[in-house]
Amino acid sequence: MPEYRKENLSDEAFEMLGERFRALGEPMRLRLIYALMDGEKTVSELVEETGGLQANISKHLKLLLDAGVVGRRKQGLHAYYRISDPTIFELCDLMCGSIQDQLESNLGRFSRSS
Amino acid sequence: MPEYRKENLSDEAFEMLGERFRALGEPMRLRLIYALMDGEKTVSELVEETGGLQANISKHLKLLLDAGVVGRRKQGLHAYYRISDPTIFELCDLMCGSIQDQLESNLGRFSRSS
DNA sequence: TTACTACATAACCAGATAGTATATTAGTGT
DNA sequence: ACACTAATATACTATCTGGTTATGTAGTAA
Repeated sequence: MPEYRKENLSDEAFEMLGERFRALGEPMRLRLIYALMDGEKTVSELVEETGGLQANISKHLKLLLDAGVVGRRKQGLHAYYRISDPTIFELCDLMCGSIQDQLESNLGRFSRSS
Repeated sequence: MPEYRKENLSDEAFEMLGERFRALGEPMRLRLIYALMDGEKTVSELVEETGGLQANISKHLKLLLDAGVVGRRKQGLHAYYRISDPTIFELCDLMCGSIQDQLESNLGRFSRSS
């Protein structure tokens, strides 16, 4: 007997969940999210902070934008990106914890502490 | 001023996090996880429940196994798979909630209720 | 042994995706 | 207006990945 209950999930729900998780399934995108934990930043700032190429960073940011993970505003020449879904922090922290528990190695954490 | 603190994360940590999230970034794999919420099941049972082809299911199960999401035991002709990392439930539930909040549409949930 | 069942692996193809090169857009100065 | 530069986005390409078919392997039973 299961110790939890399941509700039915639609095909669409599985697709959407998959898209969201897939958006987080890339080291460079995780770096971007990590960099954005300080708050809103421009593409150039993110390029510098992550060490990636500008075109690549822009592409990953677009994917994150489409997935609803980040938001964007434009002002003059700059595009400012920010994390639009705070759940991301909890997701990353949970996942870090899970990995740590399994490996007992010190990875550090994506975490809010305030 | 940020409202959270960051610790440094290594390249390896970003890679591992990415691999874990990527494992969840596929609708069929989410279906398998969902099916395994009832408890341990054989490949055949999972094939029937998800409606996928056996070879494809086996492939996804191997990926989930390698990613540390599920466990496996063999008995006679059957291979029994189970969720080995309970954090998965929380991750999926958080993600479902996040999607619901953003879309205000009814997706149902991956959730533990007991 | 032979036959059958359950599962895994290999080979292939089509579509997706990460990274790089190129283009576009917006501002500045003349 | 025009050229020039800075900031960002899009197009191209090689690789990766999911799905499928075919084949292999191991346990079971006659």
